[in-house]
Amino acid sequence: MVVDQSLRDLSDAEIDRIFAALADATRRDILRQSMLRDQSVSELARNYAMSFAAVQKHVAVLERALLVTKERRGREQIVHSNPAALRTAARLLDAYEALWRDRIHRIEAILGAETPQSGTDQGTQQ
Amino acid sequence: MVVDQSLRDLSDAEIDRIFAALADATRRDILRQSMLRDQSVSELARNYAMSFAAVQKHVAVLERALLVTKERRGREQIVHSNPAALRTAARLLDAYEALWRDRIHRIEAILGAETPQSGTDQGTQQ
DNA sequence: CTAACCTACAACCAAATGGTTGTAGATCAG
DNA sequence: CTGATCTACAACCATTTGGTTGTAGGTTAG
Repeated sequence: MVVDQSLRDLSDAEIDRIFAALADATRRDILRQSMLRDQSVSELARNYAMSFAAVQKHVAVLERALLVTKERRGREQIVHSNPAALRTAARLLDAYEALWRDRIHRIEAILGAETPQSGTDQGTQQ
Repeated sequence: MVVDQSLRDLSDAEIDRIFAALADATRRDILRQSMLRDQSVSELARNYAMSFAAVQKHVAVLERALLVTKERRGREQIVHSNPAALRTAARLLDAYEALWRDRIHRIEAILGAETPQSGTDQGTQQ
């Protein structure tokens, strides 16, 4: 399995940016909106009780995190979502979770090897 | 499928805390370390080129995000990872990604319905 | 052309973040 | 008991963040 292949080329700073971008409800909603349908920045901005400039900044944060891209169309800027980055983040979390599973399996393996039937194996771990 | 069942009880603020906690390389490493093996705070702190108090704060951030729990053992505080919270975050990202897939399918459905066999359907898409 | 619209960006501000040092309490070892 | 260790927490500081308003430039509509 090559699950972590796409993770290898992500620097710590890039991962920082992705999770930081996701750590805000407004930005998550903007991401959600742009997943459903490509929209201009001002179109997105109308959904929120804050200034256009504030939404513009949120989009910029998402853009630096590579979660969305912008494309000029006439006078407006269309926001496209980038599912690949999101998928990458999800896989990264899966990888962390896998560590836990490995640990459990490791412990089970030790217990299984040391005590095939009896239950006294003190002092053998670590 | 009840994939999002565990997501329903997560407030925006809680999700904020989870992603914010993950948006720091040191904290991700602490999480990783505690996934591999339960460790005391000072034991964890020895891995990083910063003060004990700084690491203590990072652990506190992870704790408020429910990504780890602490358990007193004598004079030390043992940090346990909480894979459930991590899994929840991963599923949340999957849910966002699913929006994208639904969108694609929706578009395909429209195109497919309008042109069952022929291939000339200009002007029908939004 | 003119007015309305969409965007970019700077300046500013309050609050949160990530680090430090210092102090103090609890627990363990000798 | 004494000293070393582990933790908690406060105070402080620099930087970042999330919001604002204001100004200006490019684009479309009438």
